[in-house]
Amino acid sequence: MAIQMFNTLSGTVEPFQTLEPQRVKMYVCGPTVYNTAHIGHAMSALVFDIIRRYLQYRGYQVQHVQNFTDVDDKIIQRANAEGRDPIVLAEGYIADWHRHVGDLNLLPATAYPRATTTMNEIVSLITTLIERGHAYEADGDVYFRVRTDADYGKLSHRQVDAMRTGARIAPDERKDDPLDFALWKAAKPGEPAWPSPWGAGRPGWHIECSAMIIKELGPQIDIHGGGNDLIFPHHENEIAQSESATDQPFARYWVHNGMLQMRSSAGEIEKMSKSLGNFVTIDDFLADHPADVLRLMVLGSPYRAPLVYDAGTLAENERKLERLMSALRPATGTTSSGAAVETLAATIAQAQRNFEAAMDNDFNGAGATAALFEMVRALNTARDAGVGGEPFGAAQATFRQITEVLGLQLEAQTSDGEGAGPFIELLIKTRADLRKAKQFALADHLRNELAALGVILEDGPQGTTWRWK
RNA sequence: GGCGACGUAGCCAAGUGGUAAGGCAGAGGUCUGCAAAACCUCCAUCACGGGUUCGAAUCCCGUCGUCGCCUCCA
Repeated sequence: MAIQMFNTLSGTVEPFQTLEPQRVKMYVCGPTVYNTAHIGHAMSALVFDIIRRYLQYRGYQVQHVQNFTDVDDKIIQRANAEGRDPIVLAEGYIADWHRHVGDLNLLPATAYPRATTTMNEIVSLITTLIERGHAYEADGDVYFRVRTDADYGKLSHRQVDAMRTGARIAPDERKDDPLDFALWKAAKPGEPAWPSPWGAGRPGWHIECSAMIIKELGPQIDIHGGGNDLIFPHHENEIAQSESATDQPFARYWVHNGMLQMRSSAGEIEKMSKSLGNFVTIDDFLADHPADVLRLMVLGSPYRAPLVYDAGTLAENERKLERLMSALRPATGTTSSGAAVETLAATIAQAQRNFEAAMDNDFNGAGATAALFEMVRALNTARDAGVGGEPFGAAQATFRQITEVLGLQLEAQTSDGEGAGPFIELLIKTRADLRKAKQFALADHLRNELAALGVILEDGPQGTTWRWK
């Protein structure tokens, strides 16, 4: 059974078939690096990281390209405001992004092209479009003539003529038609510029992606991804440019994630965005929560639907993470045969099938995590029944494998308490003596004090264990 | 106004014609000196109104509501 994947282009779920057997060419739109990335950007990156990991789990070799838009109006604006060089400014945010990739446990893309390193290809693509009559030069600008593209609007499902009436596009004298969009912008004084047949300037936003894709992956790719706010005009324009230049279908599957939304104190729900100012940066989030919490949030909601970020979802996913971690606690018994062992193995195997069925169904993360929780219960039940040894280890290994496919790390937090272990053990021993002497008030005090320091004590039949909160 | 997505328990959600997965929260229980964790049990008829069908959360029509895009945006 093939993976079922929703395709924005067709508006339906389709069986996934690659251009080449077992190989996937995937391009995901990255951020415009003029500002610190927020968790909405992280959500998008996480969605495609999960998709990539699952494709790899299913045996595909994935070529994953992600761009950086490192020259555009906003970057120039901000650089001017701060009196800095725009290229240097962008460079800083790109470095930040690479750091986030590590912090969020994202698989690094196989290539990270930038607009500024794709100039030759951009210029030659624009040249081709002019030669083929799809673009025209005007005062050093170059525009794409939308009406030369017969099926323009097919991705966003819009009619060219319907768009015109509703358009609030500021009229630009140099455009032949208000729908036309810029491929190349003539440089204004003080702006970074590159040479071109139409004079010094810089590329429009959409053309860079087309050029990078053709350069890095070829004229046809399997998956083109990004946030659903990019469907129009960005991706629509990419299709128009690319297909007008190559006469080949551009991307087979257009995959778009829903937006992360914020619930305001007034209860209003709005898209998280830089322009609205209602965002939480990735760094701020990670200062207070493990990356797994964000990943679980993303997994818990359909990737195409909006995800509301508020204190409730945060707390809920903190708890989910704790529960997942409970499955990784070591065995306490040594039973390696019998009914409990067989039940464990059977439940784990069934849960793995459930996991695959869920992910095959357009990457249903909620279903996939449900399968994970089936495994959690099976492992904890088996542990309580005294199951240990190889069977328990094998079950945990399967659980671990599946969590890794989802990109979850499930690492116990050691925070800044490295080396504290022996001291904590000593306190536990002291507390055990107090308990033996029925000095419960003192024993509880010790436990509370440790809890305040982030150390959780749990008394079990086998003695007391501890972990970082 | 146009295009698109969506509306399942207090909350997040699975489900694509045969009488509702999972998680959080809540209630009760086992264990414990107590607590925590874990485990067990309980907790919905699917926005509303029509229709198709032996049978619908699932298909069709309508209504209401939410969000996104139509302008830079993951």
